[in-house]
Amino acid sequence: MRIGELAQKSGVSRDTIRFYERNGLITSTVGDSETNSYRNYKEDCLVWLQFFAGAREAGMSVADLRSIVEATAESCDRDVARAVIQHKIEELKERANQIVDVVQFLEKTLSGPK
Amino acid sequence: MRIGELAQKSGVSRDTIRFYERNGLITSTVGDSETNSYRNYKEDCLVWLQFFAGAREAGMSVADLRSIVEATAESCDRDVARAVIQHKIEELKERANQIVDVVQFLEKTLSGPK
DNA sequence: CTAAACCATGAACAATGGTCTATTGTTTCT
DNA sequence: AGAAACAATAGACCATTGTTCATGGTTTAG
Repeated sequence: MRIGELAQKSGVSRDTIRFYERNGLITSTVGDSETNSYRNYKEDCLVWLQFFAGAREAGMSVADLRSIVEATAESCDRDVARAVIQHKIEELKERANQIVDVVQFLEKTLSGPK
Repeated sequence: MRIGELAQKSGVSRDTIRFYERNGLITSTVGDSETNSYRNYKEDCLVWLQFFAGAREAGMSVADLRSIVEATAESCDRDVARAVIQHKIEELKERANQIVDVVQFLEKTLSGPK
């Protein structure tokens, strides 16, 4: 599929998709047309992009995402991938705890000072 | 207390403290010394800074923090403050859910593709 | 056919959140 | 007294995460 369709389906803008691609989060191939150089995106780009959107909101950096993408690449050692992802999961869980703390502080602030 | 002590106690660097101050997250007064213009920070700056550190990690922006600080200011309407903070709490909880989703995706990735 | 919509590429621009440097003055330790 | 540590201020600098722009070509709908 082409970038426009991908953008529309994923809810990620063309520009951001290109940005992600420049940063190695997704890849595309140049189509086989003789007349244009439009790029072609596979289905799994869509899956990734949807994941990226949530992951960015959850606070993961582009670099984090790249490391996950790279880890899950075909070429990569399954155990390495497992370790990388497990590590990210731990980080995220810690972040979730952090949020709980912050919420508690805020709720205390609400009820606290008079 | 002076900025160095505050930095050391809060774990937030001097530069960052000054940055936060420039951005209205904390305030200080110029001490009453005749010879210097060292700034003076009160105890509650320390409390705030500790909160800021956690809140930033949890994904709140400096602007978010400022709105909370402003809302809790003496001058401010209690109900407005309540609303602002309640709103931030909702946002944080949603972020926490987002994290859960991302973790699920990652765990699925771990067990999923062989 | 032709205007509107789409695409590629590269570079510039922007906001956020700091961090570092330069300069100058103050305090404190020995 | 003199060195080391601390402080204030202003401005430069940096990475991250996009967005916008300029340019030029392609496709598609009417």
